[in-house]
Amino acid sequence: MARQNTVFKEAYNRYAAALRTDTALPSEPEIAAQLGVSRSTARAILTRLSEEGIIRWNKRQKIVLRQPTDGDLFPSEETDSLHDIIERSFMQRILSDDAAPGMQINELELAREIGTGTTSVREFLIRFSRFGLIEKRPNSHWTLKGFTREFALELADVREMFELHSAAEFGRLPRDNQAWTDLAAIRDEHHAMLADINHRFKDFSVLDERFHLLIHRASKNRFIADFYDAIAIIFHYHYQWNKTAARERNERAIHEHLDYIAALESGDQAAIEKACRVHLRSARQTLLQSLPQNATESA
Amino acid sequence: MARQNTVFKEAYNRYAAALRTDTALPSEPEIAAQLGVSRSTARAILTRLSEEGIIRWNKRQKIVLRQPTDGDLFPSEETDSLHDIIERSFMQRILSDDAAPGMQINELELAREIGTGTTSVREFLIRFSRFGLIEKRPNSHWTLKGFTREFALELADVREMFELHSAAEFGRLPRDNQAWTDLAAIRDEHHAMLADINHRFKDFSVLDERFHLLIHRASKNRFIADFYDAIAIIFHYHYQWNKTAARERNERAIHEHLDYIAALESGDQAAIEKACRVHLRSARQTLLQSLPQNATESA
DNA sequence: ATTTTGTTTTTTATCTACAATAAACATTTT
DNA sequence: AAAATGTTTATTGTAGATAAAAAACAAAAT
Repeated sequence: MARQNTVFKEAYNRYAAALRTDTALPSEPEIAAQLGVSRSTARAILTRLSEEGIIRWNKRQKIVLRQPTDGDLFPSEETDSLHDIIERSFMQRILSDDAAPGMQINELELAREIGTGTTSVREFLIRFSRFGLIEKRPNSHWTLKGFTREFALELADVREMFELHSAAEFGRLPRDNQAWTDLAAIRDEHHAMLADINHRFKDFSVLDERFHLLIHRASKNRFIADFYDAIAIIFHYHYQWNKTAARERNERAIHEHLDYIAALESGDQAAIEKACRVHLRSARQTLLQSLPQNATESA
Repeated sequence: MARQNTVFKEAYNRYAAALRTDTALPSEPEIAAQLGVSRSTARAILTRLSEEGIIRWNKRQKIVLRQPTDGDLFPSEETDSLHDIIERSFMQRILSDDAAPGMQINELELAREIGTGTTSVREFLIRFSRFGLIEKRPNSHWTLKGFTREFALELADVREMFELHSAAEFGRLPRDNQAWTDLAAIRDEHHAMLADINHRFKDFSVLDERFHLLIHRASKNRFIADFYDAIAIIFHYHYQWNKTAARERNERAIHEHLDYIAALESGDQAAIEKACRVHLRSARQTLLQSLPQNATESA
């Protein structure tokens, strides 16, 4: 097999799920744009919908004959991109307890266990290496550096430098910038979450990511943006496996965010820096406390 | 061809060039360690040296029979690693004047022109993407973002944050740390270069890189170190093609470095920050002035 | 007993091939 | 003429194969 048609299957599911009986569908280029795929893929979707009797398709005429059922959709295992599969599998592996820092990583073995070719694993590892969790010795193996205390501290240091910079930039944005509207919306979501914290504290990490991403966008700096992407991915997996005291931790973070947002809205640079530092200090603590007990650096 | 034996050839050249007639060679593991290759490769080198009549090899006995001549060595084209070949070729291409921002990058075309397979080009591009000069649209082509004014400014911002942090850390190093000895040596090299500036100003960039690398190492932060690696590579190629006013520029930089070094040695954090800022400001200016005239951002 | 050499096995680096997807070109419809 | 559809071509994503290089294992020498 040269390549899985996951783009097609995923887009097919997405499009089929949104169909309503007796409606007419737009032109091919428009469908392609809606789904974010090429027209070739859009046509493949229409072809299959037609074959399955879900639509009647004749040139410009595309009528939905019936609502697709769950059985019409592709199973979810077939719609994940290979990259995502490898990422999930790999993150699970290196954040599990038996992944000791200093461990060797074998490309072929990884590929076999995930059920994929070596090329994809190799490319994944190269991309992943920028997160600083693995390292390669040329012509030899990758080494797991691990989610250690040192890693957390280095990450936190850079994060603090970047976020202080971004927050200051945010404070300088003209008042008519879209970011202020977005910030107000995020502020309201914080209040809403706080009002129902016992049920909704698990949703905080998504909101947290959106909030910090908004701040970092203000810096208009690709290096800062890339770094935050990396952080978001690492945290996404890390906090899936470390849910200690999530409610208390998240509630406190929400309050800090609200103070931070208020400072941003005030436009007072000193207040912004202060609120930002307060939040970053406690975020650093949270990160350090979430580390596994055996997270000591290898020699 | 699955793989070129450039590791072997390069190490062979390195080892052969250092041989002296009538000396005895050490054990295989020792040779391997000296050259930084595996024992398998070291043995391949000994085998070839023996076949060429350069040494007599019998188990532990390895006697140099004659000094190898230039003709015994592999030509330099055969000793460059594929990665280096691709890097050079690619950098030359994107820093040349006809590389317009927004341009598409075609993997197959690049591979053909360089005379290599697509996999290696792909992996290079993935690795290179962390420098922020290119960007990929999934399932589609890479785009050249280009060495633009925006790029230079974003790079300079991050560089300043990191260097201020590293310089402060450097100032806090205990006085018996090896870094202080290294710094003194670099200081002396600056004086030596200054004394003969008219002939040696071209060597400055190497010294510059070593100086900043030393500073950044003090931060003991992998993200800062990685970022500086990226900067060093970019500057290495960039300043090869932009030699405007190199003598004046470098002479001024040397003086700034000396002030900066004196501040570090004083241990006075305020003085360190001041000298660091002065140098960073002028480094930023140098970078901006070195940009090609047409370096305007694409929409 | 440790180091060195001899031999075999494992793993990486790289090429080639091919399906999926995107993109380009040609024709038709409004 | 502009937009949509029909058709062809180009490019990417991934698997599989193989030589180079590293690593492991075995035997011999100090």
